[in-house]
Amino acid sequence: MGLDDRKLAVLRAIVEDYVSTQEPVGSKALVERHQLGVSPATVRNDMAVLEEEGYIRQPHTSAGRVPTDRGYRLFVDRLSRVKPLSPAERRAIERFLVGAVDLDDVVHRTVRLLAQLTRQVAVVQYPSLARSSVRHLELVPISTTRLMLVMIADTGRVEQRLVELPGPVLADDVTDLRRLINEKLAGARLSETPPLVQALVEEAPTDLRPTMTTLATVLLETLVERHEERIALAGTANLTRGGLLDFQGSLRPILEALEEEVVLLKLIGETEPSTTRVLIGDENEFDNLRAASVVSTGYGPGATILGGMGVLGPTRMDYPGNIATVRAVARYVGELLAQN
Amino acid sequence: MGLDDRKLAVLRAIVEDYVSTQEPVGSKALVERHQLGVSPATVRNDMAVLEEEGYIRQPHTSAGRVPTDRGYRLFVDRLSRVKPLSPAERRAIERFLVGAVDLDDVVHRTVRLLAQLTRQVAVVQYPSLARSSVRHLELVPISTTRLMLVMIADTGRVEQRLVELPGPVLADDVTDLRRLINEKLAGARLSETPPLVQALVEEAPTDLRPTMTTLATVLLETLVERHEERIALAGTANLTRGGLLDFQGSLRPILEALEEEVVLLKLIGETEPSTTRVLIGDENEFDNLRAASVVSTGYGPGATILGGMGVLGPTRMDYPGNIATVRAVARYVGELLAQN
DNA sequence: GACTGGCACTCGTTACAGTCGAGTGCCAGG
DNA sequence: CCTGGCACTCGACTGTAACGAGTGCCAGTC
Repeated sequence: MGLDDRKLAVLRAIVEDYVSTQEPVGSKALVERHQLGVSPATVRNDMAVLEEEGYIRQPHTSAGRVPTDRGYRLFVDRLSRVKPLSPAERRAIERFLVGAVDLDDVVHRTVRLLAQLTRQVAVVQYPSLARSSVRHLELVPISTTRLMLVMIADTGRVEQRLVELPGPVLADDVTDLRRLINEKLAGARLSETPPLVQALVEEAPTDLRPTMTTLATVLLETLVERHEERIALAGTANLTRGGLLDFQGSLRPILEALEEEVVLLKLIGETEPSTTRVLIGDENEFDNLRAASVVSTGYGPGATILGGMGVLGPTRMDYPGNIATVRAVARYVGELLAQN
Repeated sequence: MGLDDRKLAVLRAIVEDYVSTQEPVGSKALVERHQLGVSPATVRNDMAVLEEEGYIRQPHTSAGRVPTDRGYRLFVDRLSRVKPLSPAERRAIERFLVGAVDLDDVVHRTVRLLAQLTRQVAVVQYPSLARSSVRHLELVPISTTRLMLVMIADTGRVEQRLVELPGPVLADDVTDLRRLINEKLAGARLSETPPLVQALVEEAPTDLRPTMTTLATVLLETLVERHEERIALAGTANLTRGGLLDFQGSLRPILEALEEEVVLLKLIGETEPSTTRVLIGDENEFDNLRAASVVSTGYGPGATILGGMGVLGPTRMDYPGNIATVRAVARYVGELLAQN
């Protein structure tokens, strides 16, 4: 396809103007605001080509041009220049995250920070259990036939679960069980626990066998099967910025999608290490989000990825800015986690 | 004020019709749909009085009448008949809540259930720590100078916190600390802990004194001061039902309010035992929510109130239905908690 | 060959006038 | 006290016209 440098410059100018003004941009306004060095007529010819190639389109015959999803894609891939964060923003990130007292706190602060900086909806996944290790498993007697099982992961995440035992157990038994379980599981990656749990049951002393079997079931459920992912969300009010123009007038599908953990996880949770993923409009697999874009990345200490985070907004968003912000926040949170 | 029975019946009819049709209701339509036994002209006279008293108003001169906040208030206080839940709804409640495995699960299921049944935004407060007792405090060594403090409340709520110690401690010391702390605090109501924590420090053996002091600080922070309340939210997509007519076209203020935990707590957290509170429009203390109504109630095992739950929607909502649903769900959750 | 100025054309937006009808307030009579 | 009748109000809708931003195309220029 014959897209010379000037045509690309025109596309870039259109995207930038449209993102900031939210109005279809015409040839005249374009040459006035950017130093393209050519006349409106020439720009019009370029626009005709860009439209033919599917990068921009006209909402109405007598209106200016608007980028298509494909246009944004080209812009993101080849035209946008990295936008370094302002010192003020860097300071905001530090100030906001310093002083977090536990993992919950870190995640909540992060998601609010992202929402505030990007003025979009922010999503942060808790460190995935699948990629964590067991630091400690605690058994707390609640009654003679009930235990509270508390699992502490190396990421600081804590999961708990009430266990109904088949019969009463003594305090000493609980101590034994606790020791056996920790000897076997402490330090193991969660994804590797199933065979270990199996071994626990087999190696348990006969009198503890039934109790251990019950515990094993719950352990497997808690560690592997059940709701292993958690998510924090913030900034939904930002969806209403830009009036009703974005999202073609209805927030409904977006809000519905945001209530589905599964959807959010797919959006931000499957990022490869150290890359930033951008999903634009209908590149998204969910129909509800065909009018939205997502910028996401993974985070974690060093090169390990423990979870994802990102922002969601209208396709008409400031991609370079949001990409830079998401990256910076993710890196900072990674460093923070590495300290623990 | 001279509101005879018929005028009240007219008001009730107006509220019911407006809630279901979402359109201003006129005198003619009213007599057609309700057996009032009088002519439209008479109804018009009644309406004039109701308007004068501030219970209804006309959006435009040539339009029908719409209830005011004051009108809804009168309706809720004196005119609405209790709407018993349908068997289907009762079954839905049971089916939805049965099988919850821990507190998190109960709360999440509850909030989703409420949102689904009322088709409004649902809010559920986690059992308040202030009103809970300590069941057990666990200390888990992370490194020689770091402990994870885990607090398990009798409601099943679990809070954790990382503690940096002033110096290294031995495993035996940790055992001692754990025993001392639990001897003193287990079973105590959280609101009564501060003096007990103080005593812990004073009575600690000299060699454990510095460590205990650090722990005490964190304990007080975790148990009493910090973020002691948690909240779950669901059904925000329901805000978009009824097009843009409710909330005068902008969801913004509502969404903003919903992001503030403090606001939500004020809305649903201050309910007196066993009553259902209804806040209508500007009765609400938050400007952002002057177009919304809230139906809330407390819940807990037996007569104790551990937290609040409720729904939020447009002032034009089905008050009797929502009140009945919120009550039923709260009662059911209370019973569920009593079993633990 | 690439760019430019000019021009006719399209079509959404806005303004204005006119009609329609739902709903009202008021009044005289039962 | 209720009712039927009637004049009135005013928002919603329709049709027409003027406007203007923006376009595509073409002939002319460098």
